[in-house]
Amino acid sequence: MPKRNSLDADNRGASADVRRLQMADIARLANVSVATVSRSLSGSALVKPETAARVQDLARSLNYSINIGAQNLRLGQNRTVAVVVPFDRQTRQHLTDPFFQSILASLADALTDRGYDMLVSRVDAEQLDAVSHLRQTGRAIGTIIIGQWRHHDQLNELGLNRFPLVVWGAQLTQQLYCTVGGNNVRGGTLATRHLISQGHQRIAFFGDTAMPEAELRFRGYCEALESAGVALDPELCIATDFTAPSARQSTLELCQKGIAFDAVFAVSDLMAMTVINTLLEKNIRVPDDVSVVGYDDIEMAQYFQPPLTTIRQPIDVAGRALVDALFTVIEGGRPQNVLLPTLLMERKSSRVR
Amino acid sequence: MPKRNSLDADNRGASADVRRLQMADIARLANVSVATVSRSLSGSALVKPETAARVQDLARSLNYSINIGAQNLRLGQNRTVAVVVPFDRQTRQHLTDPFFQSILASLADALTDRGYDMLVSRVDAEQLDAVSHLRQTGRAIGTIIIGQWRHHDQLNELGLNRFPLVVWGAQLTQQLYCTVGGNNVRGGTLATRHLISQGHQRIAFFGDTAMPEAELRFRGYCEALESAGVALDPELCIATDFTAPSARQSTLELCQKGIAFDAVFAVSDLMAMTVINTLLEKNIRVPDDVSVVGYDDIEMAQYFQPPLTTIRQPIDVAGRALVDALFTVIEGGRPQNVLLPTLLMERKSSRVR
DNA sequence: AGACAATACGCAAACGATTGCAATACGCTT
DNA sequence: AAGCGTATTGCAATCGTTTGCGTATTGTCT
Repeated sequence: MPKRNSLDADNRGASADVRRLQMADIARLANVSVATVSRSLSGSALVKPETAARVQDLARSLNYSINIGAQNLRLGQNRTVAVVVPFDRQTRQHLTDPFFQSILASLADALTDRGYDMLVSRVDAEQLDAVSHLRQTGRAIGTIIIGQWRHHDQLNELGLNRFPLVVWGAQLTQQLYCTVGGNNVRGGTLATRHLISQGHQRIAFFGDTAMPEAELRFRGYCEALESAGVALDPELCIATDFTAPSARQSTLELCQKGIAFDAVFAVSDLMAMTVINTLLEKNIRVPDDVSVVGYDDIEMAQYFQPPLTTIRQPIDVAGRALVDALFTVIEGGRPQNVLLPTLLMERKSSRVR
Repeated sequence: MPKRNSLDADNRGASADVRRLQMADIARLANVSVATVSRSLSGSALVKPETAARVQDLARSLNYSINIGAQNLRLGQNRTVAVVVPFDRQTRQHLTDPFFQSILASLADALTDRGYDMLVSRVDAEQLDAVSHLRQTGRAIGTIIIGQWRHHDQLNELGLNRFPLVVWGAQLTQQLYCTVGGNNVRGGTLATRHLISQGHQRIAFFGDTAMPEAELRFRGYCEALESAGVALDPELCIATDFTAPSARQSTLELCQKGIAFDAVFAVSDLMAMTVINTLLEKNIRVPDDVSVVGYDDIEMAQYFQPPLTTIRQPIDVAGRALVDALFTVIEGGRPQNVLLPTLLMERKSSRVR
């Protein structure tokens, strides 16, 4: 038996940091048992009010707080939620997109309000199933993943194993996990229809359709074109990942090839802004020469020059919705997907042709 | 004695989620004791290699992972670091500033690399000392706070109590805690000197000097003015908090009062961008009519129109530096403040008068 | 073959809390 | 004063690990 108790107290007393208080200390000082301390602090009716008050005062004055780890172990509970922002090794996109960063902030607020802690974890986007570790080790009670990336399949597998999980992303068919997200098809339609209504005919689409969200937005784009009787030109559909350098590169290529276009619909605001700036380098002005519509409505969008016409995803609501959904799942409820309102913010980066 | 063991196993087996595996299960299946399982999994030399291999295989095939909480309790260890982003009730600035968000991302990377978890916590900026809870409850081994806000005093008190803490912020005198940050005085000087060298004489300063970092930048601003023999005009020193609406408001007021100015130095990029856009509303163009210099060099700065001249704080390095410093403190080392390189990024929002 | 060292393994006590049940103290009735 | 019910309190088991020490088991040497 490791006889550390007294020894260690002395050792640590001599060393730098003070030994942390525990219930036994409070109990000794208050002349009661540990059980009574525990009950007093948890407000049990089993302990005489005066005793409880005495213990509480003592604990407060000694600045004591219970050891969450021990409490969790005993109670088998856990008030931590893991939030995973996958990072893409290929594009090296980690937390760089402002939209992700904002969602993170929104989640922090929502979880704090519920009295839960938020554990932020980085996971390789190619191995999303690695998140199961977070719960298996008892670190978190559930997980929120930002984005589906290329691995709908892995997520489905997690869902199949009743792993408590909610994903920010697109609503797909054959989906065994719960998603919260905007209506991406509708977003794509809104953006495209808006551009068409302004008289644009050659609308370029910028986005990586390997990502579910971008793909649905693309579908909305196609539908809008079709219902307006505008032909879909594959040359105007540019595969570009979510990073700024990539958007810049694609814009330059588009210009270079001499393909005519009078508008751009980009699947993120970061991309849209980059497109606008890159066009400007080529002396193509927005919205005078080309209209541009973005996606997300990040905070910067309204401050950008020109203020960005974009599809708004309600970030502030998103955090709360994700958290609500997660707790429903945890409590054994059926994963009910959430589609957040998606609407067009008409600003200055698009105008009538 | 609560006789839960067998009962619970049955109950949970019947209910939705599967009972989590634990060492006892592995032990039973491998026909060894729990002790041997523990030793096998931790790679102890005390167990026969073949036995260890058998246990490891079994654990792997059953997808078992140890319960971190229990392990931490027994070992008295902890691999979680708390990161606190204070929110200001007055200005409602929470995670809204892109700079903070980026630092968070940088920290996530640095901590992940070290094999530590990151717990993100919101704390009222008026009660920074509330962070002591995070360690007292054993939730985290140490804390990183983003920004000093108005409470140098509270932080000092924490430092005094040897609370493991590192703060992103300004280096102050009489400081009992460790800070990592840019050289704010130098940053202020660089920005101002740059503007002066371009022939500007009436340089407005935008920032809330109640915040230590902004105050030091202001000091740099004053020094630069003085050494260039330019008079300091109090009317050009605008007290503005870090939010965009506030910057906008201040800009409008400045214009309205009819105070002449030919340049602006704002203590954050978000503010600088807002100033630029607000000026544009008033038909004042940047850099043609007024030059503007920001601070931080957030990612967006280079994509902004015009690309922002700003003082760069190396965010990517910041995370690593903060984490390194924290571990030094935790290991009992002396808090050694870190001053990160601070340099001028000359872009297009400023030009020769 | 017996003595002894080295090698594997298991027992049981921690880590710091919670809680069912037993034990004690107290107040009341008869 | 004895008996009984109720309000407080304490004992000890428990959550899932780790680990000091005791105990087989095996191998080596004389």
